[in-house]
Amino acid sequence: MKIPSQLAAIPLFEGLSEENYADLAAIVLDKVFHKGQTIFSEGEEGNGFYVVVAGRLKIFKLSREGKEQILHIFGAGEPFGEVPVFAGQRFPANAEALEDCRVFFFPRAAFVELIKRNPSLALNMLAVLSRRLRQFTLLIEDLSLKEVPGRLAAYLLYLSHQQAGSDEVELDIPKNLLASLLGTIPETLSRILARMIRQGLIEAEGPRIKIVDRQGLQALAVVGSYRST
Amino acid sequence: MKIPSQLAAIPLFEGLSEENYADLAAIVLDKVFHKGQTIFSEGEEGNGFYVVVAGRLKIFKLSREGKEQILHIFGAGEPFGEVPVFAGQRFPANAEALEDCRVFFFPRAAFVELIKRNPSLALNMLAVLSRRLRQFTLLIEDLSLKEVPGRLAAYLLYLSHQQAGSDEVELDIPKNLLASLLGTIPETLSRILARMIRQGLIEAEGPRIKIVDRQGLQALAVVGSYRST
DNA sequence: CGTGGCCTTGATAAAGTTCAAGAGCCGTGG
DNA sequence: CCACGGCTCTTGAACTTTATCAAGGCCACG
Repeated sequence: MKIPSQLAAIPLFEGLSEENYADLAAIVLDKVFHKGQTIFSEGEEGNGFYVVVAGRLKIFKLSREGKEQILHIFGAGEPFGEVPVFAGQRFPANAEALEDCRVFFFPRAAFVELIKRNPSLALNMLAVLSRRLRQFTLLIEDLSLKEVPGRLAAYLLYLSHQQAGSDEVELDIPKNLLASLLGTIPETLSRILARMIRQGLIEAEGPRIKIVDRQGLQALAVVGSYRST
Repeated sequence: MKIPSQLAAIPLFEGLSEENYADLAAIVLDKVFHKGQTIFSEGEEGNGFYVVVAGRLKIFKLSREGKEQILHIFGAGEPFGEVPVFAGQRFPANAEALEDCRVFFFPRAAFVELIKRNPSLALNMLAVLSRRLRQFTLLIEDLSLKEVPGRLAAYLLYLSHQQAGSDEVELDIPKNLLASLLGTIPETLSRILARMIRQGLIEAEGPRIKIVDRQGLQALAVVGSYRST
């Protein structure tokens, strides 16, 4: 597929002129990463940022003992790795492909030039970073102020919201990744799912989860918003 | 003091022209908050953002049961409350004056106009948000991947770094606030300080803490960086 | 002086992690 | 085509960390 038409599908580039797309197309690099491959690592110099074209990837931190905390899971259309472009030069976290991925890479200098000449691009990028700050405040709130059942309840309600409010939701990531996203470990997640089933809050078979007592989940989550933007 | 000269002292506005300062001065509102006063609350609509002129304040989240997690403590020159300007309209957290504060308030619409006409202002703001994202990744790492002694060790080393690398550091906030900043409670902080003293890592009297075994602290913190920008 | 905030310490309880074991599933290669 | 190895997921028991509840000390400020 032609690159300019793919660029137009990226929300970050909404509202740009034809000329701008041409400029972007001129600087973009098309890259492919296979499942499990590292895209970048914490501490590395970042000379540009990325946008996911296809596939999914995780942005995560690692502790010395090997425990992982996922910060984001990104899919098509979402930009990532922007922080070093505007501050500090180095990636604050790691990125790894969860599936085979295609990404666009935009080199820093050319992109900054484009921003300078293009207020609406600047505002779009400010909106992206602001949304991300908002998401992080929710994650911090989860980690510091809620217990694991509350985080899980919030996540399930969020999934339901995403999937048209249906009571039958399907986990789109394996449970060990979900554990890492919620700031816990697979054993704990497993136990808490079992408990929720015992308490009649949900039913589950494999990745399919049915919300039985929505009120009960909401009471655990305190509020239904889960990293909603 | 004249407003334009104060504007020039704000890093966010570095590199602007005289004319820009005049524009900013035309839209700015000068506000005062007394110690303990709420500046804004989570969920409120934000029609602009702020810059601290004098005094300090905290940005924080509250759990249903009243536990508090501090996200930032800001002092003179630091902008805050920008998220709603660029995304989502509503404040993601609360702000409260820790001391009597003077702040500048910049209404959203006028400020966005200014950004559109001013690429370097846009880039400065992008840098501010990017730095904040980086700080949040460190806070998330602390909360999720480190235990309280590790967070405290990192904080002490960070303080030492701030205070010219001296081995004698002085806490610039009361210990109950420090507990909330580290994602714990005063009792736990107190116990861990006592333990560190027993282990010969530090000495302490009141807010004055002497780093005795820097290596030992570094081993706990894994790395000396604490929310370093 | 006395009251309230801040800080510390102890006893207890809760939540989560670690370690260990085992079940189920799938793809690869013999 | 089947067996093996690897991976995910679950469950149990012991242990660690942290929070909670309660009490007491200290200091500053009214």
